[in-house]
Amino acid sequence: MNLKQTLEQNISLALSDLAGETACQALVNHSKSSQFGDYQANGVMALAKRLKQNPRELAEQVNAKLELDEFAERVEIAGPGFINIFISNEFLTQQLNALDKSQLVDKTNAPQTIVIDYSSPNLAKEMHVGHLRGTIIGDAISRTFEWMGHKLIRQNHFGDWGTQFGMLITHMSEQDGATTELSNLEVFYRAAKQRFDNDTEFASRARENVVKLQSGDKQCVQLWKSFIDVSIQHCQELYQKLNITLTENDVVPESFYKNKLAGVIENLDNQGLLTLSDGARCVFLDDFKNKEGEALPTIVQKSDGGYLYATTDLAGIEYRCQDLHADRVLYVVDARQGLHFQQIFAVAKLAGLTNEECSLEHLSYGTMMGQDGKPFKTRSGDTIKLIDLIEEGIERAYSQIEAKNPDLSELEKQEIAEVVGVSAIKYADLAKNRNSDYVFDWDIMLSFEGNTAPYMLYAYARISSIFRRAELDINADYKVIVDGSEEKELALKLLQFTEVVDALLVECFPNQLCLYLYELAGTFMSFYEVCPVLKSEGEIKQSRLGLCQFTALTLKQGLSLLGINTLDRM
RNA sequence: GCGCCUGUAGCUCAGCUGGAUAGAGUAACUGGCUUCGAACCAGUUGGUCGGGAGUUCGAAUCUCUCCAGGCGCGCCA
Repeated sequence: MNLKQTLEQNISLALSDLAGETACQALVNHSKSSQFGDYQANGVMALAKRLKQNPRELAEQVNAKLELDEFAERVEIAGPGFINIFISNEFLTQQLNALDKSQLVDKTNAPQTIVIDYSSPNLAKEMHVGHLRGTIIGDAISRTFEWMGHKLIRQNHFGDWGTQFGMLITHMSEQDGATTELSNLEVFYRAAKQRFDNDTEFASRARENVVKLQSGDKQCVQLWKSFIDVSIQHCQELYQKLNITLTENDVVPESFYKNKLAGVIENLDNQGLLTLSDGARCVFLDDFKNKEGEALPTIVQKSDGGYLYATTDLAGIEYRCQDLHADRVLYVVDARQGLHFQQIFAVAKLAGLTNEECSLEHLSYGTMMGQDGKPFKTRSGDTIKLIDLIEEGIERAYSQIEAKNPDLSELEKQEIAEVVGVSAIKYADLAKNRNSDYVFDWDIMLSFEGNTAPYMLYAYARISSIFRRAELDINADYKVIVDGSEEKELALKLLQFTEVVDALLVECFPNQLCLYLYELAGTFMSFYEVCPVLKSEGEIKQSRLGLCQFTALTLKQGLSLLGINTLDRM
């Protein structure tokens, strides 16, 4: 249990005691200003109102009951009835010295099985900036669950099964030496699409090939597989460049569910949930309305007998809940698919495809906009390739390093540029609340000033430099003695890491972790200005080294949860 | 038409279940490197939180309404 939760529990108990009620909430939070302490409890005012008591007096009574000596230097009642808690240096000292340097947080003692669906690129299409957000947000969330001790199952829902693949197979089989063209997937896809749109005979051959593919025709399947291999390889190269944890083993494509789809329909049919509407088989739910205000169907089988996205997703829910025994299934998908997920979650629950405890969650993220504030149009050829973005980031980082630190070797400069460039791109995205739409802007995404990953990498490099210069081991034990305002602030911040990580697993907003790390780095920078480390002596020096060490470890671990590597020098 | 999201400093964004004088970065200005890395630190300037009404001891946060923008709404994924 983290400090905030401990205080919440303690004060809530005291409130309940006084009120004779069971569920009183202390509402403990970080204080906005240091004059109001480190934590404040806001729950007294609401309780006083219910009990029709003077809030100030009630707060005094609560305070008299509280036993916070272990944590607090003092507790003050302020304003209409705030309880302000000033954490003691002794407590911070004791906690930091007791902290396990390899863990830094309290891991879960109730591990859950979490299935997370993210990235989801498409077969035979090059990844573009539109894929960036889901991929890096999903990856940060995955790393965090995993590190906290949950059983995390990544599923990359590769789009590999649909009518467009008939067109690709046909185009490929009719081209001499077409395999070489696979190296440029985008060109190949567009060429096939053009023929499909303009050549009716080609289009009908393509449709025939879809049927052949889906019925397992050997030649078609073989051609299709070659697409998959090339596409996956392309994605893996990008994942590696972006430091994304997804591997080929995490690919669970749409085609994985192809033999389960008929069973899903049969199941729904047996339960009497299907209605035939204009030849299509649908589930009608009263909660959803269409343009005319009538019930909106979730179409699960087309009038020609074909299956849809919704069908695959229903099969996916059943598989993840029943076979993988997920406690939570997280879908990191664009916000525009919100209604789709509401529908299939509702159908899945109605049809009993999910077990009672399984929570289905759409972790949506905002749409990417153009510079003009309007949606970034995906007209053919108009999207920015992910690989181009990454390379531009690395180039910009390189010229920064060249300017700031020209003495480094060429190899070092290149390695540093890759970390700085990639981390700047990832951080720019992760640091925003994922719900908001965001404007695609080279300068913002590749900025190295202020609230950016390089700022934190710089803080880390400075600390490394201290230990390197003094020839001290950054992993040794240094006894911390918290004393003085800068040191206290840093110590408290360090202990709050676990609070932030705990919160991240509830609602899955990585920007909360970004904000914390940014504040930690900032707090360290202030400490660094006023508290010389190597020039101090004795136990003060040991203590400051300890604070530096914990800051470095926390930054490294926190950034690693975001999928960002640290550098010893930059 | 219905539903979802967004509107906070010139710009880019935080602001957690309602809490104390609304916070950062950036830009502008000022000061700080013979002193552990200046990709830094300290400070100044900058906001009727889209408008209005309501609930409340207390509202950027909750409710209603209006305005502006974005997205979604039957056989694509």
